[in-house]
Amino acid sequence: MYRISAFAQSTGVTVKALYHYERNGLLSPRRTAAGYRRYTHRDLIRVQRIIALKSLGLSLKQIALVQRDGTRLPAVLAQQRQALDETREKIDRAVRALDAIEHDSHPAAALDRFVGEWAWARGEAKRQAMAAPGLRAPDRVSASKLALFREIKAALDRDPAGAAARPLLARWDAMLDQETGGDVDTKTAMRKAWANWRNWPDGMRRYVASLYATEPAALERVAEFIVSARE
Amino acid sequence: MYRISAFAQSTGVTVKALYHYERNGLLSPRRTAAGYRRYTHRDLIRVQRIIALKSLGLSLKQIALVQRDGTRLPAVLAQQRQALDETREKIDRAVRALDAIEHDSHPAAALDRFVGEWAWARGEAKRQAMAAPGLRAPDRVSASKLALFREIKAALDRDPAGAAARPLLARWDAMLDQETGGDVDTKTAMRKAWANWRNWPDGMRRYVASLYATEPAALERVAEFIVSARE
DNA sequence: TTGCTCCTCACGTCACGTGAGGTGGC
DNA sequence: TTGCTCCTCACGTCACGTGAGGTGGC
Repeated sequence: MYRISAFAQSTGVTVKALYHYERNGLLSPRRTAAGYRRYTHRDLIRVQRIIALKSLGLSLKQIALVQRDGTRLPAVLAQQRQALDETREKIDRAVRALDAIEHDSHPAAALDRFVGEWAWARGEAKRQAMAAPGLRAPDRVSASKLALFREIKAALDRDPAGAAARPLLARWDAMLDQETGGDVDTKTAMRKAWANWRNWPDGMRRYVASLYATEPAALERVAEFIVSARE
Repeated sequence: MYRISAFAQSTGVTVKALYHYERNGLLSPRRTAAGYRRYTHRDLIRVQRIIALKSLGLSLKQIALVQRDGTRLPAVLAQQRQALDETREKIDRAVRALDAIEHDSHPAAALDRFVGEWAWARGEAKRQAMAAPGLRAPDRVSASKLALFREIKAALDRDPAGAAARPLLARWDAMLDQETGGDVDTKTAMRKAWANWRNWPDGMRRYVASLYATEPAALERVAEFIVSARE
């Protein structure tokens, strides 16, 4: 039984953070008759988990979710894995740009060039996005989805039985979730489309394969794995 | 001369963001007699700079600073470069941890190990930070506990099956009782900690081994014996 | 004149930090 | 009894987003 200051000390978090976690339902220490908080060993375990999950970049809301329902953990972690990949890409781009500017003989001019390039790239992206009233299919899936596809493919190449690829399915599902913005109908439709891949016309197989920058045979192996894993 | 909606459209930022930049002194478009904003080409250049600098991770405050005083640019960029390096390290650590958890045959157990390692690492950092005035963890257990540990270890060396060491367990338990001053919660916690020794982070194994003036391998043999004898 | 655009508050988000003003515990 | 700890508001941070309620422009 710790009082709040001692507990804060031993966990290394601030008293204010403890109040905050409690407000958000992550902790519920006992109270003395006078309303003073008393923390136990169980609270300590909880706080250590909170801190560790925070270090992975989870929000308090996500932490509360997995605390209430442990089965959500894999999906949440898979989703976080993706988010981190995207953040890392952004940071890498920024670091490369900063290096280029810093090492240029005319940093100010280099920055101006970067500003111009960036504006151009944003404009291009916008144009692509609305090339033909929003209804055109993209030429390629998103970079993160492409990367995940390749991971699954590589895992299947190593281990055709699928054991190595199986852990990646959660990320695939999380990707679907994110892509559809949580819209259930859209998600169901996409799943059905994949489940039906064996009936796709050849032209569609080639097209979808091109979206994933691969050949139809590889696409089919991955599709077969994903679909049969769900059956 | 653009009005705000057209300007927002052509720069790709929202109207609300334009208001926000203005409140923070980053933009100051002209106004019509009725108070309507009118944006010029100079504003467009400014906004492109703002967006590009934001993509490097600068805050609006930093952007305002370099806008007012261009000589600050190199220092701000250098500082940002450092901040990004640190952020990237954190992300890399998180990604590695997530991968390890995901690819483990027991993800839940892997997460528990990570939580333990993280708590341990934080504790170590704290200890290092205040390595000074008497607050450090002890370097050695009490002489009587050390002696008992050696007795158990010697008995196990003679008879790895544990028959010779078994009678010493009662003394080990009595020692625990005495150490915790009879506090039940603390005793339970200590027992659990030992029961969980297989999940201890490497750093903790080395540390505890040093408390008993032995090497990790010997500590593990004794711990294994104590725990399995209770199961 | 009718919509539509634009205006300015004001409050919400996220994970806390920073006081303020008051009360219990040793 | 005196400090010290703890309590609960309430507001600030950051970069906007989301309305609300009102007015100008075409």
